[in-house]
Amino acid sequence: MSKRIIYHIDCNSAFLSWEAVHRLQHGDSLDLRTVPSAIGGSVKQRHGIILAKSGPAKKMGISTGQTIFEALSKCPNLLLVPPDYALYIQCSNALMSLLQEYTPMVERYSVDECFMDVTGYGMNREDCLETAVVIKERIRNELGFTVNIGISENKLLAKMASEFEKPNKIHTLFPEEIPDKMWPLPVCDMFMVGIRTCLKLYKHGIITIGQLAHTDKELLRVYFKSYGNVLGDYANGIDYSEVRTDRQDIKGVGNSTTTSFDVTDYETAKLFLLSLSEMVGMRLRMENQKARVICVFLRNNQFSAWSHQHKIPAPTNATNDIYEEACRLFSEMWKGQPIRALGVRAGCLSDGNFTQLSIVDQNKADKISELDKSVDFIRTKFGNDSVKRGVFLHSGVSHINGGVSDDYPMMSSLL
DNA sequence: TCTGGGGTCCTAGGACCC
DNA sequence: TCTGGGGTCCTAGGACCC
Repeated sequence: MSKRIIYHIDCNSAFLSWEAVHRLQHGDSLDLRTVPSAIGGSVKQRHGIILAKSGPAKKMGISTGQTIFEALSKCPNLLLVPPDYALYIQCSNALMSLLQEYTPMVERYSVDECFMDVTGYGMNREDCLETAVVIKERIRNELGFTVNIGISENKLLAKMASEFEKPNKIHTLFPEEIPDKMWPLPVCDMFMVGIRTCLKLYKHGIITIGQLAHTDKELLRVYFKSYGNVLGDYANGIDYSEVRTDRQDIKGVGNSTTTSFDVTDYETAKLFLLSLSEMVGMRLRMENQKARVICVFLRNNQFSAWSHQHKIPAPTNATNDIYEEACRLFSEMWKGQPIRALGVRAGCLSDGNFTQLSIVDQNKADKISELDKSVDFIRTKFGNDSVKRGVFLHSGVSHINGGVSDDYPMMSSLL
């Protein structure tokens, strides 16, 4: 196989940069990137974590995922801005369009990351560096934000390269550069090594990526089962995954929410389950998918989490079916603890046109399906709030819970 | 004191079937 | 009176990504 050339484009502090650009474009004189600022959810709604931070905020010890409480204790004058996901999708789309001018081989890996395969454009290594500079500068000039670009022969190395010094930098990590540039790094810097794996590796005396790369494969399999193969390969820069341009079939659709107050009664919990089922059902129908597995997730006020799932006899995308199964699963697992978060998820998806019911059930299912479709149509046309179930009136619970518009990009945990 | 929400994949144990 | 073993499905939970 001839050598490939892969770029990984990573937006620097995406949410914050995009918010900053948006504000400047709308006449704001302050550039959020120049002051200690962050994108964060509402503490009152119990969504209080940092989603993105500015450079000056980072210098003051603010990190992504931190609680807002902790962030404010480190930086009391931190300027906090709520997230605007619709804006982020627009920015992500604009980036996508710009990159697609260079090659159709662009994969949106997440809302703020893309891979590009520029193999076959007759570029040598100097050329691909020059092209990356052009792309980076165009993004800065035309879209107003900075990116890091990593360049290598596969996706893994390109992604690792883009993680090097930030922001607004281009790095290469070709295979021959691995010993110098990647092996000295701590093993937790490697893609797919999270906190659990990191601690486990430390326990076995593996501290750097280089040490991991030189650890006996058999031993890694003993420690980590099949995951050991992945770790060994990645540490040695081995990755054969393709840049995917077609959207992969979705495996499941789920929505969850942290409730703004501890839920302690069944009736309120059911309202949340219904509002989540509404969103899951709408999304399934939008994708023309039906699900055979329904899963309910709950987190109590001690932050412990559980889930129960059930395979139902016939695939469905009807809000009511999802809701009823969700309620059944919920009552099966809820022991009365105060609830902090609830989720509903639909899995084991199949084509939405498929049904397998008796004639009598079919007629009933058709009617429910027509009703769901009508509601979807009205909501698409006039907004989600145009049709509400009566049970939500004066309930204090939003009648639809959970987000994600139809084209919100999602990444997989594997390349 | 506080800790989001959207995903994917893997593993282990028990049930069940032949 | 004693009763195997392999394959697959189902479920719960945990790990990882951004």
